[in-house]
Amino acid sequence: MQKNFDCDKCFDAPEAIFSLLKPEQKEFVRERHSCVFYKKNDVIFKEEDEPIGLLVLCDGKVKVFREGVGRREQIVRMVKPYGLMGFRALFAEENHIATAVALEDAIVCIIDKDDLMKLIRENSDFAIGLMRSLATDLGFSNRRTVALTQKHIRGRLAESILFLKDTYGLEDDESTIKIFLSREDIANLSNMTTSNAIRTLSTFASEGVISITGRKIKITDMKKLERISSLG
Amino acid sequence: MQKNFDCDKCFDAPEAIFSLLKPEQKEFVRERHSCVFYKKNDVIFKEEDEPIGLLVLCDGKVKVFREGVGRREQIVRMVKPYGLMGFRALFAEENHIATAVALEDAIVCIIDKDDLMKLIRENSDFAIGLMRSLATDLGFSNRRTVALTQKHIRGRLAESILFLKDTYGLEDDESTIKIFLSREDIANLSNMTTSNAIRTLSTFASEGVISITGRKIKITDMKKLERISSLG
DNA sequence: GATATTTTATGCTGAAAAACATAACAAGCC
DNA sequence: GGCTTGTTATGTTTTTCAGCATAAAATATC
Repeated sequence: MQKNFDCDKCFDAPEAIFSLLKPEQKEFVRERHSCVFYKKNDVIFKEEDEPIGLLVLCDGKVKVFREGVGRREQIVRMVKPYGLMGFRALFAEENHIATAVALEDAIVCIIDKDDLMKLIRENSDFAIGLMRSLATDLGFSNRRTVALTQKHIRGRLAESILFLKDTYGLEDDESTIKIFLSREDIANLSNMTTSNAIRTLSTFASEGVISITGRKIKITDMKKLERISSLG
Repeated sequence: MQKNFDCDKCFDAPEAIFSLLKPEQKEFVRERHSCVFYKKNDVIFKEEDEPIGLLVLCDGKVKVFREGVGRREQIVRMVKPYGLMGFRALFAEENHIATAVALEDAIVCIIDKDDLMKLIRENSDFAIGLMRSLATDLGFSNRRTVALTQKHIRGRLAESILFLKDTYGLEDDESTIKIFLSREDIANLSNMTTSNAIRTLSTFASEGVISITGRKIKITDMKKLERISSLG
């Protein structure tokens, strides 16, 4: 865990939450923030930890999961660059209820709790931006609850593949998903056992819906994949 | 749907969100709000509706559910007096993704979208209060996702019973849950079929964990119920 | 580059829960 | 009261999926 990496992108990118800050607030954040580098597989925060502030993912990919029955993990969120982490617990005034792990090397920009509250109090647009983020996540979580409980294995897996595509996008070939997950992570995202993730992925491949090369997933029949997902 | 009922409680109760408003803001809300009465089984808002503002439940009980595969409904939230509804979609800038139905006669206090935004911009404590509500709901939803997907039927039903107890409380006898749901609603809350809800409830009764009289559920062995819930 | 470890692949078995069927019972309505 | 409609109850069948076992392949470690 090294300090003071470059996270200029987080201040400049229009999708980033800091774009809502006033110039003098940006300066304040530049001075006060810290920037932390995490290696692949590093834990960023874990269940029961006390929230320290707002974390902005500058670079990399992160999974956020919760451990359930028999320590089995269920991924509740996937974070992409400029995504926010760790502040839900802060506002709910409780400790973290999930664990965040870097899926590849990541740079995270951290704003301390008190500084964050100061920014919110000074700038209602910034506050509304954070509310928007919470509201979007809540919508996602509610949709997910229903999909994971009601859809059958094939539907759940198809939905997860589409979700990964929507979140991380596609390579230049316009079909390869820009994230490489282990079969176990795919299973933990889709609420199934690893065996079933492997089995169902190869069924999809044999049906010509996707093609697999190692951890690389290529969507070869989007229409069919969407049909499988929506039919459940 | 009649207008102008009494919803003074929403302004006076310390648990209500309006307690965070400044005196002149309270006056503003008193003037501008509308108060609507819903009969049992009335739809308050439904999936795909455009959000109109912030809804505060002054009196009654409400279920919020989402329709999934084959129109099967999954209850994502239960609202009790002073609970908030309908503003998640507003902040996420999308239409409602769930339907709210009154489980018994209800009084709802409505603040228009623009008025709400004005209050938020003027008062950061109020904004933070709303953030807290979103953050708490998101935590609940994430916990729920994992519980509903990983626990077995008995665990899910036990958890739902405990959840209903925590949300609506107990009668004076300190064991009867203060809400009466149909078996179908209990099933939709616990992610199971109505048959299984009925079957498992009577198993619990025969095991002495609960006792049932019609729709009235009495918890007779709290420890055991908690054990069933946590073991999954 | 040889060995250990993890990940992926696939078959088989049994448990869990959904689906279906039927009936008793209660409630609202003419 | 008698009728319809909705809810609750319980038994039977079928489907889905988890659990387990084993092996091959890929990756990491020394």
